[in-house]
Amino acid sequence: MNSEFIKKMQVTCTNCSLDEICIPRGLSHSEVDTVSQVIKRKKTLQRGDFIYRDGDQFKGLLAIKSGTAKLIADDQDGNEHILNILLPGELLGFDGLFNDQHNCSAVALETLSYCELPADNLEELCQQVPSLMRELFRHTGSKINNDRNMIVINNRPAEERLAAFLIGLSDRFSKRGFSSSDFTLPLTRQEIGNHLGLALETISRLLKQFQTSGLINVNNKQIKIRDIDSLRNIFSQPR
Amino acid sequence: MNSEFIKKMQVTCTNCSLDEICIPRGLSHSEVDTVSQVIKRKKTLQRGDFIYRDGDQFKGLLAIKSGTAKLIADDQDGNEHILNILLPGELLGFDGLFNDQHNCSAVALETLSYCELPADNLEELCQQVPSLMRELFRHTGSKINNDRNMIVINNRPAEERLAAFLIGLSDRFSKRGFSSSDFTLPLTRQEIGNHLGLALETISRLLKQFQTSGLINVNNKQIKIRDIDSLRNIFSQPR
DNA sequence: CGTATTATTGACTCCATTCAAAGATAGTGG
DNA sequence: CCACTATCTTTGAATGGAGTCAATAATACG
Repeated sequence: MNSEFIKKMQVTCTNCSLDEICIPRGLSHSEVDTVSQVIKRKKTLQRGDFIYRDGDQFKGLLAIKSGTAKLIADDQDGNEHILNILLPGELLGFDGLFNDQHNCSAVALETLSYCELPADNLEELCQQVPSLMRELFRHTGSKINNDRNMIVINNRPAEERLAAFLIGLSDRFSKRGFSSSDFTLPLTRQEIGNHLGLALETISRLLKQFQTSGLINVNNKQIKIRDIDSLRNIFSQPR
Repeated sequence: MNSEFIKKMQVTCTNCSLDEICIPRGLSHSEVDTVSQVIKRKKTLQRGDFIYRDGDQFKGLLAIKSGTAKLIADDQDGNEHILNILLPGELLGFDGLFNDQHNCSAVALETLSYCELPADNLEELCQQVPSLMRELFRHTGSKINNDRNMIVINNRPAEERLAAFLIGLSDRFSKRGFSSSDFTLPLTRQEIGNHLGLALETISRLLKQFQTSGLINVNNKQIKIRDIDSLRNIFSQPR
């Protein structure tokens, strides 16, 4: 994206509605301005479009403005594994930090717009805006903690995994100002199963079971959480 | 590389035998000197000692000089899950980057010595030594990639998990200058099982099976890899 | 040397997968 | 707008991989 496009859009970090949850959180007004000048607004993508592909050169860290995405790792035999899903306001691209080459792929799950904090400016920018460095470390730390939480969750029984997944979505939607009780699953049963290491039939059966127990209402991809405390209890009970 | 510096009495990053694999990799001589001045050499710990505990204040990033350690997450019901093991020359502590508070515990698996890059100097130090920032981002990126690899591996059959674990150890030992074919498992069967999400009996049975197939020799914790290619093939075969 | 921890091995059980088939939903073009 | 098709979801029945239980053996340790 070129600079005239940026001027045309008139969207900057300063007036972006995500400014509280994206990178600039924790930065002063003038610091946000500085960062905003190098942030690139990228074009909108459609469902199924790749944001980046495994092996692509790392060009920068990305922030989702609207829409959702999935991170997928391609394993040896060509199957793909959904590592994570990304909601509006969340950051991605950290898998490129190690060797300037992406280590997994990112795919839009629906119409999606995003911003980029270019990698080539990163060092100088952090020199100019020291607290940006701190924020970036915070975000990398957060990603590490999330991934490790996923490792722990993935070794628990199917029921707990799905409950944790739903609770996680609820919390994250809530943090972004969406309803914590009513939301649309951005993934198919197949994809949820893939993400949680379960068969799609298991997801279907468990959603039904959760509904029967009065924990949630399910209508295809539409979820209504009816008893969030009991749902939370599912994975905080001793086995 | 730095052989002319190995005359100093004190152990510094400049003459540390780990200088190729620890933080200073990628820094110039003078930069390593600068970093070396703030690095703290910590006292030696014994098996079972905590390096840090879940919830502890984050004091800095740590590099293991000798010995091995495990990272453990305490889940809701008091069970612990071994997230990773750390070999000499490897870094830990990144789980404290998010909110200046450790998100898991680190425990010595044997007599262990380590260094600390203090957190309170980090911002200024990165201002003075810009390439340190790049190196730190590289390391955080590496941790993220490793954890995600773990997520993918953990959803595969038991045989593949254990093969991947052994190959991973072999590669990492090799990178540190140890034998890639002969090494001692730093974990009990119980701990390996915990780490891989398998029962300890399954580990025992699979090690036996690998030995019977001529892939490895097992003598309690002593492992000899006899056919590393076939071992690698176990998890690069289509299912 | 005796005790505690760790490892092996077998038999049985169970959670989740796989296979299979029918039903629902969304998207497309005539 | 409806019919047609592809995709997604539900549900049941059978299978199997890994867990659990249990008992013995080996190793480490004070």
